[in-house]
Amino acid sequence: MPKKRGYHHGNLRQALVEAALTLIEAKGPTGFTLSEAAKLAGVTPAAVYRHFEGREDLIAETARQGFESFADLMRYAYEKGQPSPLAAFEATGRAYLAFARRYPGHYIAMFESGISPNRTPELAAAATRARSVLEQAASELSQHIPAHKRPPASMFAAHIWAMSHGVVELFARNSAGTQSPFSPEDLLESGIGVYLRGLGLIAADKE
Amino acid sequence: MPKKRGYHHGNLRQALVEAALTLIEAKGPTGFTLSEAAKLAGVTPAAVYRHFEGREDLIAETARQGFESFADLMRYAYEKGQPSPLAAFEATGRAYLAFARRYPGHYIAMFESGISPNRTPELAAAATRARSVLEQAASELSQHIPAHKRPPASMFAAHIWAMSHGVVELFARNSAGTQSPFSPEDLLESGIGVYLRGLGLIAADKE
DNA sequence: TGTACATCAGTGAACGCGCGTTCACTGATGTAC
DNA sequence: TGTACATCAGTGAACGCGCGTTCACTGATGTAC
Repeated sequence: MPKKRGYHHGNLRQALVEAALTLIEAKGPTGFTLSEAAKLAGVTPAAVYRHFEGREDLIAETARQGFESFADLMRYAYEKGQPSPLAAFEATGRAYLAFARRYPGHYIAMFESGISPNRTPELAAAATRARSVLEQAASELSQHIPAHKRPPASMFAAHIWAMSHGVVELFARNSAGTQSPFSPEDLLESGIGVYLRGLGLIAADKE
Repeated sequence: MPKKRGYHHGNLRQALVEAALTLIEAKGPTGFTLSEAAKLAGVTPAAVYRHFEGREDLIAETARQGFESFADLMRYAYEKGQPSPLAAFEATGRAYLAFARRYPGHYIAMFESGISPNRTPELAAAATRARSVLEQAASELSQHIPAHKRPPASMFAAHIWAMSHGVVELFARNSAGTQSPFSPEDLLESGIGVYLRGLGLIAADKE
């Protein structure tokens, strides 16, 4: 049941976040303006200041919510892949790309809007939580690597994060113009596959 | 010997590109304005229109020059690594990161400014040339992979490009706030190492 | 149930600003004779 | 070498615009009595 809409909006704060997402998706982080977000939410620009300190603060909140969903999604995938550390890890990687695809506005706010994850404690905490899911998955999986050739789990996680992010930025945005004969999903899946083989976590003669 | 500076600038076109680079490095792609670039070059904003169609066109030219240097640098590294395909490939990967580090303004204009590589034919050609260096290095190296487990060279190149780009974006910009105990160079070098091992191009029991 | 009142989420007008872009112009440069 | 002239890279004033932000205000909501 929708809130009554009159002089008072009802849930303007969240409506502004959603307007921001719509605009960021449509026009990129540069194209987003506070005034336009207010208009899209059916409200005067000045009303925004009842809920946010300003433009940057609104973007930061959008990014924060993004990191929360991101962490949730990856954790869910991770748990679904249990008890196999390998399956859990691979599911987490796929969740990365799935998130970027399904919530492009959030992804842009998080990684391309230019706001630092350290801008507010809440934002930093959400970002850390998301990263820790991937690191945990990497850490558990790395227990299966012979100790003498095992890289630090955080390095392992950083490699996967980097490849995932690179695939998203270069191949999952048609705007980038960098098209490829392969889908981002295939690229990431195969890239991670080769990488895990390099760590001895998948049999080299598989297939 | 410097050109005389008077009513006529001498080489305003290039001076504007360099001003753009300075501003982009300092303030990000968003912070760049045509007016400020003109001021930095010691000229009225209107003068810019003698050399460029407008703001976007100036950024596009900056990106184009970036792709040219990028291609040159990677090709030089590639040739220096010859005749070993492995050495050539690894040198090319290192050149990627070296470029991003040494020419951050160019890198940002190329990948983060939001202008499409297909904006002008010249820009597209420069971008393609840069990519083809990496693809050539990947292609030659992939000849050494047993045919039945050899991925397409362009996929191989895409993986490396993605990881390199991801490392740059996530770990080589202190602004991103995503710090890591490892240097970007170490991250990329080790990540590519694991990946090549996964392809059977480096002995698995090395070290 | 009805009234008085505090709260506070919204309005709407105004601001100063810097932006990208245009235009008629001016003055330096280079060339023809 | 000197003069007339075409070229064209710059000026500087002006424009309309939308931005983020501020402020005193207003009117809807919820609570106390």
